[in-house]
Order: sequence, then C-alpha cells, then structure tokens
Amino acid sequence: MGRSPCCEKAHTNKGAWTKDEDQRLISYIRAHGEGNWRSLPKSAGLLRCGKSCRLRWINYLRPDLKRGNFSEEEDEIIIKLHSLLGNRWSLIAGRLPGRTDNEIKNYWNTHIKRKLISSGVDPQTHRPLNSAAITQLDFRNSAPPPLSSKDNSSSAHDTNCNSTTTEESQSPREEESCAGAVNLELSIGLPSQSKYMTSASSSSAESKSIHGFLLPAPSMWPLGF
DNA sequence: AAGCAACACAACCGCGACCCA
DNA sequence: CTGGGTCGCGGTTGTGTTGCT
Repeated sequence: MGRSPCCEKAHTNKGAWTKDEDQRLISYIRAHGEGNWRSLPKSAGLLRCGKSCRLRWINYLRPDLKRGNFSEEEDEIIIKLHSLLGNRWSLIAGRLPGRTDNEIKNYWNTHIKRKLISSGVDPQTHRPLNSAAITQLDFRNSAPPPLSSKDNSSSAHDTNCNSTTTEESQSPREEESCAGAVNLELSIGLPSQSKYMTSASSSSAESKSIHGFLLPAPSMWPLGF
C-alpha cells in the first residue's frame, strides 16, 4: 500500500542539529516526556521530522547516555550478544546501559568487524574464517550464505531465521517455525520490561534468533554467558 | 603544506510491526 | 476484521576528521 511521508518534507530541516534545536528538544522532553514523536516537533517549535527528533534524542541527547570509548568488556559483550542475536542492535543495546543501538551498530561496523576478521573469525557467523569460506562455497549456487553452516537439511530455515539480510523473513509463521528449544531469556537474561519480551511476536523473534544462529562452541565464547 | 584515502559517527530512509478506531 | 497512523528497527548514506604520502 502507498505510504504517506512521515512529515512535510518541504518545511523541515535536515542534516546536523544546531545547539538551539537540541536545547528546544531537551527542554520539551523534560517538560512533557518522550512520546508523540509525530506531534512533538510542532509542539516544541522544531522544524524537524518526528523521526529525526526521536533519533536525536535517543542517540545523542538522552541524559543517561554513556558516550566515549567502548571498554574491552563491552566489546566482548557485544560480540557475544551478536553471536546470539545477530544484527538486532536494539536488543544488544538493551544489554548495554548507556549505549544506543546506532552507536553499537556503528561500532560494530567500524571496529569489531575488523577486529574479528583480523583475528580470523567471520563476523557474521562467529566461526573461524576458513570454515566460513567453506560454507560460502557450499551455498554459492543458491541463496546468500546462511549464518549457520550446519547441516543442509536445515539450511533454508537458517537462512530465513537469520537477521543479516533485508530478505529476512518476519512472518509470524516462519518465526514460529524457527522457534527453537532454547530460551534466550534464560541464556542471556534479556530485560523483562523490554517490549520485545512482552509481545508474542517478539518473544518468538528471540527464539528464532537463538535457533537461527548456530551458537559457536562454548570455547569460542569470551564470556561465560 | 596540499591532496588524497581511510575512518568514524551522526543522520536519513524505507519498511515491518503495532495500535486503535 | 480492516485500514490508517505511528513507532521502532536495521541498513545505508553523508560529512567531518585524521592519517598518510
């Protein structure tokens, strides 16, 4: 179906935020709280799209943001969580207080990916690069290589279950079919207040993640999750 | 010192999920 | 049940900064 633009593009600013805009947004949210992103810009006197306001607040202005370099420990947590969850940055961010999904995503793409590759680990599969290469050969004639390189019988499923491509299947049916025996909440203790743990589709999404991603051997886990 | 390339990160875009009338 | 509006997510792009030649 057709989709209306999220805002009147002709009357909105784009690009970098000014200090004045930041200040307006901060003081408005302090006074009225988060939410109503669509109407917020107008109420706050900002010539910005609601989405832009939300992003600016979440990624940059929120008072509880940590900012600054990632610690070694955070690195390891991110790697660990990525091996479990794939590119579900918001879920990963939920486990790292003070960090945002955007920040983690950027950090992954610019630092950790390279770090893993240089240490011989495939950043998508979290397996040694050699075996990943073999896996790629195996799937060269079909769809893009699945994250999991396990048995062929489940490879199609794994492709559907992984989250690294835009072709990712999101349908509840497939999520259900992907729901595995492992409860992610038990494994990594996702916060129960997260919306992801309260909606049915989301909890199945967790299950699918844990199932879709072949867990690396415990010996490869830097942390004792 | 200048030009270029690589890097880092903020911001945008499009889409699916969710909510509610 | 359906359709429209809104929110949130992940991928991608744009731009400023840093390092190298």
